[in-house]
Amino acid sequence: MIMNPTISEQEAIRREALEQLRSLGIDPYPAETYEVNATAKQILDQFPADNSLYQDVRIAGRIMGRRIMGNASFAELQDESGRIQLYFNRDEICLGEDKTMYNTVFKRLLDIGDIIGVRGFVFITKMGETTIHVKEFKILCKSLRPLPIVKEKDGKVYDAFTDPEQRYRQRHLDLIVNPEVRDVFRRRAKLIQSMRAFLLDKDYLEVETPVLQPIYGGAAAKPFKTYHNKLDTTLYLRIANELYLKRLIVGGYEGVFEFAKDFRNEGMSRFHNPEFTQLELYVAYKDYEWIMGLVEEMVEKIVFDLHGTTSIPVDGQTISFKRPWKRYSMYGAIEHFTGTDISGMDEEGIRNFARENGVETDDTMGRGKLIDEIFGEKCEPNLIQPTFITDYPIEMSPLAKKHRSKPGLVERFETICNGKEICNAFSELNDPIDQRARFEEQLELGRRGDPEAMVLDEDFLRAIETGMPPTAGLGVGIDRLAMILTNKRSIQDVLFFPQMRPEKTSAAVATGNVFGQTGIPEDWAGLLARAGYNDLKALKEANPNKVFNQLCGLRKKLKLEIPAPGLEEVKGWIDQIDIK
RNA sequence: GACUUGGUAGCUCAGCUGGUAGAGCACGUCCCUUUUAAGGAUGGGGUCCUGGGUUCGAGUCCCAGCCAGGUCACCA
Repeated sequence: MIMNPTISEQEAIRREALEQLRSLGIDPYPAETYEVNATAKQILDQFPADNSLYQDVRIAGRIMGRRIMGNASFAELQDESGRIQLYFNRDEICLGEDKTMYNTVFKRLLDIGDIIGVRGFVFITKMGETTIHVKEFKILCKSLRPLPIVKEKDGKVYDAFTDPEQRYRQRHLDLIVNPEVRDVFRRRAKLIQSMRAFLLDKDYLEVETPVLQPIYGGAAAKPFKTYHNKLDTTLYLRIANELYLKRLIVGGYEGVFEFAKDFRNEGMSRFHNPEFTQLELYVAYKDYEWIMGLVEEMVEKIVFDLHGTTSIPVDGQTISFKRPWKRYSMYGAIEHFTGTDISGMDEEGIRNFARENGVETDDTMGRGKLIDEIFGEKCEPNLIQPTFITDYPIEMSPLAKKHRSKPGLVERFETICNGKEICNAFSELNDPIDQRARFEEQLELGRRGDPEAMVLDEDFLRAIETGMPPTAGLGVGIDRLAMILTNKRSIQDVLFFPQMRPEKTSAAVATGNVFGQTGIPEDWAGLLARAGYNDLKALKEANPNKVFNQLCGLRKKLKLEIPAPGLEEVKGWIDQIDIK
């Protein structure tokens, strides 16, 4: 019998079990601490070597599988460290005549997905598997929803839970049944820890700066817009934190960094999530040459910390992070991959070159943007091994210092790896007059229609006018780096909760009581929700003939005993609905 | 945004030229004291993504939409 039309039979059975547990005096959600003295992994690692260990072990976790055979049973318990087998014997779980704890509680009221604590001793079965012989168990949490069942034998996985939509929307399930996913995020965490340790070791200060910014800046991107009621002003979610960190350098700190969530209101793809994490680092009295050395050293160390080697497999290729990395100037890279030196061409010349090479252009693009398009199209995808691209055109780098010797260029580099940008750095522009002029050029680009041109930040200029020491700045795309270091092809696989379109709200939100005051019989009120009418308004606007047909259809489908309503009766219900 | 593939039971998936919705696992019941992706027997479980259309009849064909994946575009 279906008690509630919106839950499945299996869920109904679990709710029934919940009530039965309570009626046996067992709290399915106990409050007190459950003391544990081992993990699955510790036992599996140490027990065969030393049989005296773990003779009074307490462990807790989720039941992932059960094999019940009469008076003896096996179950699989999963804790954070892994899985271990449990052995239950009826007469040891239940010492006296009352066999309820085994026959009823364990065999009938427990399910895959429930969380229990067990106490017992470790032994090895005839089949040779290290197992906990359970003397007592305690229910710590009853699970009301069935879990995807994934089975595995000799490395072969059966019924794998692989649908990306379900994995991302219900990440908890993904983490429970796909242990390698838990490892990916451990490695991501280790990457950040390793990077932080490296930077702290150099005595740089880890700081926090505003996410809500009155003027967005520090990058070329479209922002998310929000609104502060009390201030009656528009605020933007940051697209970068660069301009704030530089103010801290002005203030006298000589090395500051932040692991920053940034937000960009742009398209989504396997390389782009609307919110993403960047490390930004600023060090006074240094230049971009120096930062290149730091990036090589830092990334090489991180890769080694995670993998114990500097060469790792990525997308079917091997990438080596061993220093030194290859370096090209931007013009050099374009010449290398297209055979043409475009460094001397003017805007029109470059535009023509781009067209001839099949690179899309439009009239809002200035010289710098054109060069960047050519690079992105012709060079970037070919750069698999970590490579520094240096000396960018001035037009596309309004926050970078003019090159010390090459006119028209700035002291900037990006690190490209596996065909994607992972770092961006420059000798920071600290000439306030030049900085103001660059912002004004950006305003001009904006007037030409570039939606990503930067806006002029008067507060930032005021700080720079106070005087910022020569400074090197660096941004590292943490998600992109995590993809490479975990060998994942999409950013969604290195973010716990990637952005998804909202799921359509289902009829599940409605229950019979929505229609409780309307005189509609309770039996039918529940079915109205199932027919897709979630509120009185929806029902009021519906065609009574259609509602009538739907109810009769459901009655037949669900084999309900109640008599079918008449058409006039259904019309009556709808007529008397009064929407205020 | 364009193209393309998909959406069927809790999960993984079949379902032919349109004709009573299927399998394995999971779940229920019964039997079974050491099993290991799978013990035996048996039973229940469906808004075939949504809404229209064609048809005597639509999971299947047509149209529109929603959600997801892939490729491309966008993303300095």
